[in-house]
Amino acid sequence: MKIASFNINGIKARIEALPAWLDEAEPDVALLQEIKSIDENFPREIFEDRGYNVETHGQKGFNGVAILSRLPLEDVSRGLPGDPDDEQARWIEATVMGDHAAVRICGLYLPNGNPAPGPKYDYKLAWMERLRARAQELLTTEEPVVMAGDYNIIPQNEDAARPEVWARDALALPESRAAFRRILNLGFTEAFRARTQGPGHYTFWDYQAGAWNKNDGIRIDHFLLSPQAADLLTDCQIDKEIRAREKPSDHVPIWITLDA
DNA sequence: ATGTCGTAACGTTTACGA
Repeated sequence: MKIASFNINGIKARIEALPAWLDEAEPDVALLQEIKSIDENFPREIFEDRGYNVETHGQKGFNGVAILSRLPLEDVSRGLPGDPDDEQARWIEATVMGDHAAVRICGLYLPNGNPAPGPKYDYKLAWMERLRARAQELLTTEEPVVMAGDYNIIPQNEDAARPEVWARDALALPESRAAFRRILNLGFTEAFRARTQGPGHYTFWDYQAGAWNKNDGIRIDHFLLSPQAADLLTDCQIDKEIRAREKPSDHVPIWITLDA
């Protein structure tokens, strides 16, 4: 089972690049972030015509997540539990039946949190505490769980080309990294680091200042796997070359394969 | 280089978020 995550930075703007990538990469499941669209305006037919089931959790203008899946989706749930007043569309989960395992798949768009300190940073840390609580709940099922998306977290200095630039940024502050580790320490495996070590691996390059041409990137899109999912992991790769295409997102896809 | 991009709206330009 191939599962991809891709922050597309606007479905309208990616109306050509996204289907083109999908046709080449052929993921069984694609988790999308920043669709920046209400559910009614999401162009689901483009994906349904390619054999994908489409589940969206959108809002006007900003944020928004979606799941595309060639396999049937069951028990779809929208919104991260823990704050009924939170109106930002950043979380969706569903169960996918593989050939020999059911996988609970969660797509997330974690708050950016800048400027820090401030109310946006407080919201980020509170959201991460809710994520930790949900992750702990999911572990009790003792079934394969995948939580993937744009975490807006640079886990370590080796995950940035210029870590000094990010030292006081919400993506890299010690409190942000500690909140991310707190989730990992529940027993989750970060799929990319389970298979590839060392610096120079990024999933985001800013549009500004020629960041892509200078390879001035950061690694902020992650797959976290429960122990039962980690047992099934067979590959994890970043589709870096996508960033060099016409009208790219500022993020590139990352994907895993599971023997599920 | 205050350097870019995407979205919304009292829209043809500005504000905001990233």
